[in-house]
Amino acid sequence: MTETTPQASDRSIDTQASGFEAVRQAHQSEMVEDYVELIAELIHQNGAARPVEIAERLGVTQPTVSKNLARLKREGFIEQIPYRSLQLTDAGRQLAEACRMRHRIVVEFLIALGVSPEVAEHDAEGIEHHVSEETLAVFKGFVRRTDETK
Amino acid sequence: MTETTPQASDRSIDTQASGFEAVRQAHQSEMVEDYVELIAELIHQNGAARPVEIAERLGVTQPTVSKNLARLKREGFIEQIPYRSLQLTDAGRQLAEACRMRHRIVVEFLIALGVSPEVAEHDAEGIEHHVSEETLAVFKGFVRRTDETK
DNA sequence: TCGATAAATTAGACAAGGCTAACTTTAATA
DNA sequence: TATTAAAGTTAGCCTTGTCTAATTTATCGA
Ligand SMILES: [Mn+2]
Ligand SMILES: [Mn+2]
Ligand SMILES: [Mn+2]
Ligand SMILES: [Mn+2]
Repeated sequence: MTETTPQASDRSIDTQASGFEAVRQAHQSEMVEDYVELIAELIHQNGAARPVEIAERLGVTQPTVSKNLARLKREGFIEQIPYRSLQLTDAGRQLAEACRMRHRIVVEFLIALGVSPEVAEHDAEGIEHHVSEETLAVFKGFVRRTDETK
Repeated sequence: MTETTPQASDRSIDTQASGFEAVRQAHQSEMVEDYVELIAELIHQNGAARPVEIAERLGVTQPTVSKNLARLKREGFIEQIPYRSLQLTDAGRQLAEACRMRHRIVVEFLIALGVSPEVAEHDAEGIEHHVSEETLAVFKGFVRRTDETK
């Protein structure tokens, strides 16, 4: 009779823990996601993505970008020839596209909801990494419905 | 004429950087916020908040909690007498209450929107830290309107 | 009241993502 | 084409949050 009494709240402890676990997971992919998304954006806007510009857009220093790009390279998302534009691999392009869509949906959702465009863009940068497939689908539906009604 | 040509996108570079900056900021307060919120919840539910239970709820080890509690103590959010329940200071209680409210609003908002309760709780754990005052107000308004219509 | 058990802490390692300072390399231009 | 400015890298430091292993300490039930 020394066992911990399993009660109604037993399951919810694991559920709660898994929520926190998911947040930690999300934070581990966040840097990679933001970088590939930004690289794709720069290539689209400028025809080239250079580390110095990534640093500027993110508000970090060049060495930070240098170090982080090493991870992207190591994980197979980019190819880099020094002093040439960064290139996304197929995997990189694929991830970037998924991130771009998710980002766009979150921003459009917030705007449809009534948040100002600047703040929507601001908040989306963090929120996007914590939105499950289910929630994203709900966001998407809301945007679609709002667009129709308009 | 060596100056960088200031164009329309000049402002938006800073804006974009400030978004990423805000995300980094949010992540710096996140641990403290989750801990005080959880401590308040445990005190409310159990009458006591013990480190071992915090570890369980967060899905981390006891030494991790021990180390993080040192920060909460250092920053004046808790008082701790070993082997007694953790106590929140006034500042701690205040922060915990703000976090609890924000958390509740985010969860209720997602549910009102059509997300399942489990997923709403899951996603809220990360989203809550990236919601500005403006967005939170919009969420709150949406929940209120939904409740009325019901 | 004492001794077993659970709780908590300490020590030490590691990975990630920031930074500054110093150096190398490329590219633009005079 | 030779200089120089800009871009990029390297080295090394810091902080945060995680872990394991080992140790200390308090509590509680026999
Ligand atoms: Mn982001
Ligand atoms: Mn993004
Ligand atoms: Mn949280
Ligand atoms: Mn986050």
